[in-house]
Amino acid sequence: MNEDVESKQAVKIYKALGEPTRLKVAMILSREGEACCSTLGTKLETVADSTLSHHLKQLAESGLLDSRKEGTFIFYCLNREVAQKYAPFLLN
Amino acid sequence: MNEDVESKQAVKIYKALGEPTRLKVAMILSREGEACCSTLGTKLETVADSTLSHHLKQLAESGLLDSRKEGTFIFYCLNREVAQKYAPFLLN
DNA sequence: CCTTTATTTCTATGATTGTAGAAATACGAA
DNA sequence: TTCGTATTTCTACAATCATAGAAATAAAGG
Repeated sequence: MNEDVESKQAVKIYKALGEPTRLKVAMILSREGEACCSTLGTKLETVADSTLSHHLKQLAESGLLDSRKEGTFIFYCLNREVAQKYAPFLLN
Repeated sequence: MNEDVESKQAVKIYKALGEPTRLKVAMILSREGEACCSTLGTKLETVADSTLSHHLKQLAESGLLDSRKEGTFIFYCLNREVAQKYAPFLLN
């Protein structure tokens, strides 16, 4: 990957992680492997579903999260390769 | 460092890096070791001195930059220990 | 002292962002 | 098909942020 593309992705990822709720989501997914929006919602009591959905979208669009659909549920998990490269702090 | 303090610092650092100008500054400092505000200014032509000063302040407050004063100049450099922990991407 | 240079602080403004309610969509089950 | 649950999109608003001009501060050299 060329340096310019790489640093654009880095900006997206760091912007995504530079917000308390989204960092918390990333840390939960790091620990628990996989979770859906509603499960995450119960762990982050103060945030509305639509807000959480919005945050998950940003995290996914940055490339930091992968997702998998199962019925009405969407399970999100950390992309460990991307995390390793840009934010290994998440993998502790 | 306890996990809560750690993640608060992580938010600060990632917020600092999640902006194109600041990421560029961090990358320049990573390559060049040390630079002062005016030197950085010439490398980032589009940004005003006061804006750059503001960005440097945020990077320094996150813990990602150290600084050293020499006359009227202030030299900034990357704190490699912090970068290693939170954003090793910068050290490539 | 005064001048110049480097940097920061103050202030204001336009743009972006986090937030959540309401409506819409998707999908499985009854 | 109708119902209930999961999630997203739409919409709006308040808060935060990037930006830069102008004034202020700091320091070295006349």
